Amino acid sequence: MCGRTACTLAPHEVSKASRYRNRAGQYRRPRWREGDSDKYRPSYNKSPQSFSPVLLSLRHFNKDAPVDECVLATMRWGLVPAWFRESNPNKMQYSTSNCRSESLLEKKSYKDPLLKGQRCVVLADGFYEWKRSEKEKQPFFIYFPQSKTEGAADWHSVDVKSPFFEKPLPEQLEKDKSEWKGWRLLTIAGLFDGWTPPAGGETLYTYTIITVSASSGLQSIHDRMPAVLDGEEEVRQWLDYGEVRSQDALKLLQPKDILTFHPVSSFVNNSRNNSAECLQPLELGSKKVQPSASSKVMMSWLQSSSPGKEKKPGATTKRRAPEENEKGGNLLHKWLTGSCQTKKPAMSN
DNA sequence: CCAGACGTTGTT
DNA sequence: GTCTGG
DNA sequence: CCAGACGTTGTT
DNA sequence: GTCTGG
Repeated sequence: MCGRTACTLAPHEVSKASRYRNRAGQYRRPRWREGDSDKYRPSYNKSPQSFSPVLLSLRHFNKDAPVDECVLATMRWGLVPAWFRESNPNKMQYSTSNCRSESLLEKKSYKDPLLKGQRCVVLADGFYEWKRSEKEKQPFFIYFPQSKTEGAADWHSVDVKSPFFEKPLPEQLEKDKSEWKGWRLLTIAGLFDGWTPPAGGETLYTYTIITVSASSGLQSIHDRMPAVLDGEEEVRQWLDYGEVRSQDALKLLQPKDILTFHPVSSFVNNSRNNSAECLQPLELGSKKVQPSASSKVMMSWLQSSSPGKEKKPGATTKRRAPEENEKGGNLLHKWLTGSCQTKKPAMSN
């Protein structure tokens, strides 16, 4: 299953990390839907009902836009169907944070969004999964294997006229020409819907994460996993509802053995906890769990960058939860490069 | 026809 | 046990 | 997903 | 809104 994620990049970094290709194969950097970059708050611990970045066809918001151009929006986790009649969306009593790929067409809440092409890609650093045993629940952080080298980029910035989309700043345009060298975001297949309160008001956009059987590599942790889209072409096909019909899009939802993982502290269990400790590889000195290959890779990220001089501790001692503070800065990357404290500061005051 | 559901997981 | 909130 | 509540009255 | 069950 998939009931917790991490998404720590700043909004502008999410944009850079979400480069996609259109039908012609041109690289594009998606812009944020107006106002949405402020609704998203980076967090090491995102639970259902929180807001996360999703990529979707620009056409959903702009009828004049090409269907193969994309935009970033901030949506709430847990699909609220358009027909929901209560005045408060929180009264939705059904569990719609996940949606089984096998029964998608049989479910009233999901069939309509699917047939309307309301497919989106949920973005995250990775997700958490709890392995249950008789005595305990051991959480793991699961993500794309990370590499440091990529090919050169061929940039064409999106230029679709719409009141929804602001023009990028000149300095930003310049930066956008460089390729994203940071964390490779996990691309998860989702469906979304828009819900408007019966009394009227702003439309609330919500999404569900589609699940499939766990791949062989993840079976030891859990029997279900989110449907992961592997690479630009799969992302394009999932989002291009003009070219790829629902039936064909469903074929993309397969277990794929392409993820890596490591155990993390049960610190992540409480969704109020929000710091790098949530995804830090757990030190398991016991014979019980050996450091996995992926854990070692992450550790090597940690060590490959020299710790350098420590900043004055006093400057960061009262660091607040990332979700509440900075909008800028690649939090995950900062942690990986050691500019954040690897251990969470004492919770108390 | 109308009434009522509309969802997943894990556990037993 | 089950539901709500995070 | 997990954690934590699960309730009312009257009084300050 | 749409589908299922009665």
